Amino acid sequence: MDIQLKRGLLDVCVLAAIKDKDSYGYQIIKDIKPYIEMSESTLYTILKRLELSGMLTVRTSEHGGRLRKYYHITKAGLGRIEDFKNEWREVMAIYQFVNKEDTKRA
Amino acid sequence: MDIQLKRGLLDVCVLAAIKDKDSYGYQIIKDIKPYIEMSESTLYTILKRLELSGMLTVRTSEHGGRLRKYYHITKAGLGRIEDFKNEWREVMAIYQFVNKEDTKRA
DNA sequence: ACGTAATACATCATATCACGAAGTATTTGT
DNA sequence: ACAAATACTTCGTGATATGATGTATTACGT
Repeated sequence: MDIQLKRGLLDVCVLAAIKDKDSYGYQIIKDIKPYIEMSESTLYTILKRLELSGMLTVRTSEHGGRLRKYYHITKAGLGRIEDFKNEWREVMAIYQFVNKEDTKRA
Repeated sequence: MDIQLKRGLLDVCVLAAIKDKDSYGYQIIKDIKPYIEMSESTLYTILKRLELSGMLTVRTSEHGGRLRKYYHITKAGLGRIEDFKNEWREVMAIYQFVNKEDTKRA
């Protein structure tokens, strides 16, 4: 997928991935993979950013000798998802504009 | 609208604005305005980029003593719009993923 | 026993890009 | 005469996705 198009979807995708259940980096990538491909460096950058902006909180926990950081969505994070949904109306209007049939040219 | 979300739409919006009829900067901004707000510096940057990547061609013409640069879409530019339409299926899948109902949390 | 893949997270440098600010110049409206 | 609209240009800045690289441990096949 076009990288510019991804930009507006990545943050909200990550939030959606932890919306119903706390999750951790590696799992998030796997859950999102069917919809959008994301490298590890991208995800951890995004998670850091979302933490700094208060969209989620982090809790470290050990699992089979390995460190895991579980991410939990906040009210602000849920709000961010709602904002996204509300903006979708505008996005669809733009899509209609781009998608409208040619009248003068082939 | 969220700036990141705009990123994937701006280029293709500009191409759509000149798809049926050659147009020029100031006019493009006005035509797109109902759908997406764009500053002049943004538009002219985009037009330059689209020209360099062969999505459109430029023709300078005088109009009432003022210089005008008319932009004409190329086959590659039309192809870019088609690519965008084809990617929309993936975008909608992502939207569904984000939009799915909560099961466990309020 | 050994090597490879998978799990798990982190950091850095780079390239792309939207945008505000500021500038140049003409025409139109009041 | 002055402001607003028309029309295009350049520059600096901040945001951000990503590949490359690194560190460690566990799981699995042979």
